[in-house]
Amino acid sequence: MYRLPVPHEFDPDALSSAEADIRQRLADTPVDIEVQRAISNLYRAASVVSRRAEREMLTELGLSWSAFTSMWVLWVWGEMDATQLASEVALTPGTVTGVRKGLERQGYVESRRDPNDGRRVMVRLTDDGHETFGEFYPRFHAWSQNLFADLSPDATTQLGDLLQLVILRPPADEAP
Amino acid sequence: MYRLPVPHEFDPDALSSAEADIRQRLADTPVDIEVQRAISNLYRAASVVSRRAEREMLTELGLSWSAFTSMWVLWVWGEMDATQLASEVALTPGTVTGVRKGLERQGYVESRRDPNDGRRVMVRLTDDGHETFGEFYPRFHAWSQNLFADLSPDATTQLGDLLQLVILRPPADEAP
DNA sequence: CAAAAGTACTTTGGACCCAAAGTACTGTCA
DNA sequence: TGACAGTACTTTGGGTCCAAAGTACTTTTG
Repeated sequence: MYRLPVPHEFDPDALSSAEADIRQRLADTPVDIEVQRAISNLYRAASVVSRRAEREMLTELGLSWSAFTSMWVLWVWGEMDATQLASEVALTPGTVTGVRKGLERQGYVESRRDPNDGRRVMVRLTDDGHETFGEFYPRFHAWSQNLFADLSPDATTQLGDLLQLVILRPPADEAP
Repeated sequence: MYRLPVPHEFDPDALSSAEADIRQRLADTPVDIEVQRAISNLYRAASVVSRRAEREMLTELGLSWSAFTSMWVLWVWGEMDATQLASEVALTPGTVTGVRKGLERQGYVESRRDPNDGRRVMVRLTDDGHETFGEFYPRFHAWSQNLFADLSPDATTQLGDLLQLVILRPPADEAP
């Protein structure tokens, strides 16, 4: 039976030789290697985080990465409407409907219409959801500390800052 | 008819007030805000890049983000086997099979068995794929320059470096 | 106040992608 | 050489997610 060495990860050597190779091949081409390396690494890093989290922690809780981050946001912030939640977890409103229903089926989340505005759906953790997340949280905390163990506190802060500049960059058609 | 203001993006104000809010609520909780902010921003930034690229450029080419990055890798590096390609674009081998077949249907990619090792499938761009990508490339280049316009060259390099530290971090069970 | 425009969410249809199992080929070792 | 382990890819089944269209409610406007 075939099994990947550890589900699917990257080969560090390939990454390094890849970079040397790109730099050499495109040395005199009008290509901004650094920007493209940042984009490439951005996508890979996000894959590492969400897939590794699912494999190593979330599958046994029965949560997808999106369901987990939704609970995380609700745990930290408390009740909010579906649109706010969608913005926080970087999902479309339609996807949030599905994630929310799943979490409601699991008993971790409950929702109600906003009495002052019948269009809005307010979402929050149930007592069970709050308790379950609180018990699980230290494990996630340790896991994320380990993931960032090669970055100093300053470097971690700076990574957050740099990513924020990308997130907040307006689309080209809105840019000045 | 309902339409999102611009398909699905983030609200900058929400992001900023979010941070202030988290910092305040968890000021005296054993939570590494910076690590968690980095993780959160990492996922959001990756979403911004891939979804915005698909909406603003790739849909009209008929390419998904994964198909596009596969062509990009093959354009820069030349022929490689399916496993290497999977590692480069952060996909599982099974997914690469599907992406490759799609690109072959579109005539952008061709593949053949390695004559020296019948298990391996070597993949490369067709002439048409090379030409099409080369014509499209300047637009992608400008697009990515704009996306990183708020980062200095040094900051961009540093972002690439910091992300690489996350990518290369071994899973917890292999860590020393 | 009724029509129209806008907002918030839900549904639908399809693309994408992973994990696991399956197939085919290669290397090892008795 | 012939099992057996290992490698490289493919298939399968199912979950996730988006875009677009649809529904329900609210605000604006004439």
